[in-house]
Amino acid sequence: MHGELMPGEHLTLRGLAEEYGLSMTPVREAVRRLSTEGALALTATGRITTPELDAARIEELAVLRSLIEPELAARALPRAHFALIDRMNAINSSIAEAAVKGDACRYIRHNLEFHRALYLRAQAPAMLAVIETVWLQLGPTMRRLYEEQSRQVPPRAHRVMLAALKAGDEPALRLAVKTDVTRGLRHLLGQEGAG
Amino acid sequence: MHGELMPGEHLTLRGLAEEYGLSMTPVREAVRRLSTEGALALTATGRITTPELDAARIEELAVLRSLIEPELAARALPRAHFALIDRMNAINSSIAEAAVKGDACRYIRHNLEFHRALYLRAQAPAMLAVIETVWLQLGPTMRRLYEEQSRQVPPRAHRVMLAALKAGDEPALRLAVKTDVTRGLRHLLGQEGAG
DNA sequence: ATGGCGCCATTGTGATCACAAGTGCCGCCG
DNA sequence: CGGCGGCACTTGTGATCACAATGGCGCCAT
Repeated sequence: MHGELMPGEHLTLRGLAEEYGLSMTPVREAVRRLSTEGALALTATGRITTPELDAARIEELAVLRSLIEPELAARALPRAHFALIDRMNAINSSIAEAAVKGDACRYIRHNLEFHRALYLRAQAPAMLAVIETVWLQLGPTMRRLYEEQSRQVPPRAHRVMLAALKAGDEPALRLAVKTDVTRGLRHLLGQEGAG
Repeated sequence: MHGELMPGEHLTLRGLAEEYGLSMTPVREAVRRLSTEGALALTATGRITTPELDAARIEELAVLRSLIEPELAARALPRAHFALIDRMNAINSSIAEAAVKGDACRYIRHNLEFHRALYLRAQAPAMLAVIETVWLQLGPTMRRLYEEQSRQVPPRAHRVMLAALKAGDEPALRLAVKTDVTRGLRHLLGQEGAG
């Protein structure tokens, strides 16, 4: 899952097959699928590795998030009732828990769950599918981002998102989502000024 | 390729294997891959069909295009030199040719080639990959859209795009791309007012 | 000692096979 | 004559096998 593999590792079909107690065939299909989604990469010779993303690629993916996620949030807004906000609050607490424990994997997972909980309400499966593949590609990077920042609290943009949701304020929500999604990228991307 | 299959058709692994002179294994992988990209759909029991898109899904995909493609165009703009514009003009002629011949398949293909030629200049492979999967999913719909409109000329938005490119006018380019991408959707989506 | 060459193990690809689940059809019974 | 049950065929899944290419390792020559 998200954040469990470090970039640059290299895997083998037979190894994965044994690890999961399967034959090569299903493993191959899974690997090919993941590689089309960008979660894995196949070298020209067919070796399987976790892709090493360069800064340009990361910036692109972040821009994709900043383009699509505010739209998803805006579409979810009219359908967001109290139960959803409660649930997002709960997830936010889980994020805080993972943060103080320094559990990168859970932190990342809960973070995405926070966003997904909202976007599920958008009734936009195609957009959700696209953004999930973007998340998948960002997985290793998010882990590194987390480790370099070693946060102790949930992102403050999350609280802003929740406030905008309660207020039914679409522009504020769009902005908060975009802020959250872009958070930390200046740090990770260095000086190159990410669009 | 794009626009060759009508929605609702159903395919078999063995049929495709024979058709392409391959074994089932590579065909299976290709089908699985295409299904994760949304170009094909697997029923719960595993049957392979070309997905029947409802209006909501089409609207989502169109919005994805309208979010991402202007960004790609804007990124390509500073790098668009005369050779590119010439090439796009040539492709536009091919579109016109296919239009008068009523060749839906070539029309669609050249249309996408027109966009791709521009976006390739954006140096944004991740975004390009995402938009290509969106195109793939829209394939069958684009064909139906073409057949219902039976155009005789290339979209006028294409000319506006070329003009904006020559002028180096980013806002105009973004708008032209968005217009082109949204073209015809009101017609296809009926009265529901596509965002 | 080190760099280049060649061999061997590793690894992905494609093919074929056995199996299980599903579908559609045909016949039987009401 | 129509509805229902069972059977055969179709079809996807998973496993195993043969092969080709690649990468790594050791050996030899300089």
